[in-house]
Amino acid sequence: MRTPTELVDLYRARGYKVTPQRQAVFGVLHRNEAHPSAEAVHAAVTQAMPSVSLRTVYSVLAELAEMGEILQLDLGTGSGRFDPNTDAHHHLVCSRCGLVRDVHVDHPEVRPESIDGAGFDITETEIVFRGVCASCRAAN
Amino acid sequence: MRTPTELVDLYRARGYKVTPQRQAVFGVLHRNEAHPSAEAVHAAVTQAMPSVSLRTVYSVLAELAEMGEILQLDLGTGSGRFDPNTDAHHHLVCSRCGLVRDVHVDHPEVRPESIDGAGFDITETEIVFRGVCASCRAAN
DNA sequence: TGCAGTTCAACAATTGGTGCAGATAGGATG
DNA sequence: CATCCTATCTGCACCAATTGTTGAACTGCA
Repeated sequence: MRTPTELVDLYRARGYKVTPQRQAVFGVLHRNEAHPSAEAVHAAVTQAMPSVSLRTVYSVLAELAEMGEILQLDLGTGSGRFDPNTDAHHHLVCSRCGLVRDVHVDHPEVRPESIDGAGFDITETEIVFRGVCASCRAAN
Repeated sequence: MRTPTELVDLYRARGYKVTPQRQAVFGVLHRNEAHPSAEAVHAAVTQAMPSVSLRTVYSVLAELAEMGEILQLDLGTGSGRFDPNTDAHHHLVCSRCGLVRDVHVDHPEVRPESIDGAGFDITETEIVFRGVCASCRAAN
């Protein structure tokens, strides 16, 4: 994801209005490695601007995802997660608390064995490592 | 997943009753490679036994998953998918129609690059290939 | 045969997310 | 700087998938 400043320019260039709500979401996502859910983004946004509705947060996240500035992930944690890191990478997911961490993989060029993929046109490859994070293990 | 016959024995051994509803679900899942949702299983079950409730199908699927006979997958298709193939394998998902196919991978031993996994205790590795299936591509 | 485990039906509740209508406020224009 | 149009925001109703409940009707199986 670009910096909030760049996003402001991008929005103006697209004819989108630069509202304080949008900027607040930009700020929360900037350099955010927590892979927050919409609820989590909303919680963070309302710290500084209590009036922002969850509905608006969903809207801004959807527009950023559509613009390719963030990724929307479904990691089986029950809710969508948003990732401002759009570079090729994979994820480590704690099956207990839902913590998500970016990881890189040794052989990124994983491919289905038999390309008898029956005409499947593969556009993305997602690898999810599941396990229990250090703090959950310690907490047990 | 074991065969319906073996499941019958297993159920009895566990003290669970072997009801026609349970057997109907066994039958639908046996050698089923469609990765059906609960709704889909229910639709198939009610073909032969119209009175079976969706609630009961959810219950039987949950007990089979708990017993390790089937896997419950969350592939981002909006609903849980059930897979009677419990061997190590991965999935190909059509992002248009939700079709799921099992696939095997060349280098199954994918590992996070830096084991700085920060104490993460990895128990599973899932790879999901997303794309568009042949029929969806043809249908466009 | 009888009891305990199952199922059904008809809900209500939950969770994550979306649709909608009216109120609000960017920001281009004069 | 004031005005106005329309994009945006908000709050609320609603949806879809799934689970919980309750009570009555069944029905495996010991």
